[in-house]
Amino acid sequence: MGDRGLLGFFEAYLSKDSIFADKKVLHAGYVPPHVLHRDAQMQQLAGMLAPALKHEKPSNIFIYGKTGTGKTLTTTHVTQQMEQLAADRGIPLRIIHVNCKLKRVADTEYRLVAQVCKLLGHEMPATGLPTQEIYDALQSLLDAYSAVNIIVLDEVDELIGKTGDDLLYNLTRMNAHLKRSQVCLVGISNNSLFTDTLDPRVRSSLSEEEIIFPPYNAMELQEILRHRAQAAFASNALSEGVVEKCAAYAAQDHGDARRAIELLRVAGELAQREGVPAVQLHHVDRAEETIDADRIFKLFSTQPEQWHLVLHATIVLCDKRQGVSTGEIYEWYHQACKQHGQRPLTQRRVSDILAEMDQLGMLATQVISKGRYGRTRDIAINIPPSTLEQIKAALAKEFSA
DNA sequence: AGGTATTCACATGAAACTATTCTCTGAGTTAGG
DNA sequence: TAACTCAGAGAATAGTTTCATGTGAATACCTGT
Repeated sequence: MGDRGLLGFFEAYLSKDSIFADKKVLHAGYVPPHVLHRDAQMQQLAGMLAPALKHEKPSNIFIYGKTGTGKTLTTTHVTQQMEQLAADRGIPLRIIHVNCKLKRVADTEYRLVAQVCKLLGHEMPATGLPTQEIYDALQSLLDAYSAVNIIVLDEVDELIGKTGDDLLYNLTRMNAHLKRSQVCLVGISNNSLFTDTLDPRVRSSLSEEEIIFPPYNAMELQEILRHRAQAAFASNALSEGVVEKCAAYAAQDHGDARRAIELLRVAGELAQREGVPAVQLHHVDRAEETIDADRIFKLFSTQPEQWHLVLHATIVLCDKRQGVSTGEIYEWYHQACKQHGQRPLTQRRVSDILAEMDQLGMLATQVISKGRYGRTRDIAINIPPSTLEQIKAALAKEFSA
């Protein structure tokens, strides 16, 4: 496309009516003015947190439910309302919401505490200080101001699984050292069994109160989607049955509303790119494929070279036959490393990489015992064909020579 | 034939190690008054 | 003498290695009939 053609393309693009009226409504993190089908949980949470408005420390709360069941949304909604009220009435209340999964922001004990300090208005160095020092800093920041502080730890299971429960132990004990202010913890987790892994002292103090978020059913999902769609799309931009189909896909996936909304957004983007005036049912099917393929390829492309080599070995061997073992893959990989002048990783590490790939859904593995012939993983590729071709091409380019 | 022990090929867990990135601190150096 | 520079110590972290232990069914071996 020459400059003239490009200009023409952009002009045509601008003159065309957009399918979307307000696309941000479909983005993760958007908080709608009304939260649907979570009245009971909202009431519960509001009731538990309300003492904070009277300068009393609420009980620590533990919230759990599967992904896309509205935990974060509901919590954000409730705490935003409280913040608003507190601001209007001059009540000293601070809400700190941290996502413990954010890479390089709050995914270790040190970083999380540093992030809380930052949200309280004091930037801490990313590394270089002893952990105790940032706890001290946090304590003085909290105590600088006589208030109730509600610290929401979103996806807390991710962090604790990685770094242990020292963080929760220290945070729950912090109140004993604070003179003027108080801290209330709200832990949010996808994993209901998470608290079982905690130290009993931490468990009893973190889950003084519990709220469970059940999955949405198909009808609830439909209503949620319809509300979002109404705000997000231009009128008549959705064909009959699109919302229902998105809801049905997500209902299969344990009632994940986030997924349903993403599906709707991607279907909309596909339709828009095609230049058709409305989203059709087949766009939803394609959106479903695109989301998976994009996710896998993005995962692949952010991994290091050694990881690629292991995947390369797995793909090559699985092409010959299904059900290869860790040992076979390691052997192939070892040879390939020699050929490319790389220092090979140990089998222990490669075994972990294969387990990782399994977790990410790229491989289907099963630990089997072959009796006298040992115990190993039975490994098969679990990548959709079109994505697999894409990955093969990328690998061929990377390791050609 | 039936029961028990052995064996294999890794899986899995924990601890230790290495390299990198960052802050803090104190000694040495420099420039201006 | 204050301001600046720089090296070294100490800390967090990611990625890995090393070492130790666990696993489970096919196979080998043993025992009694």
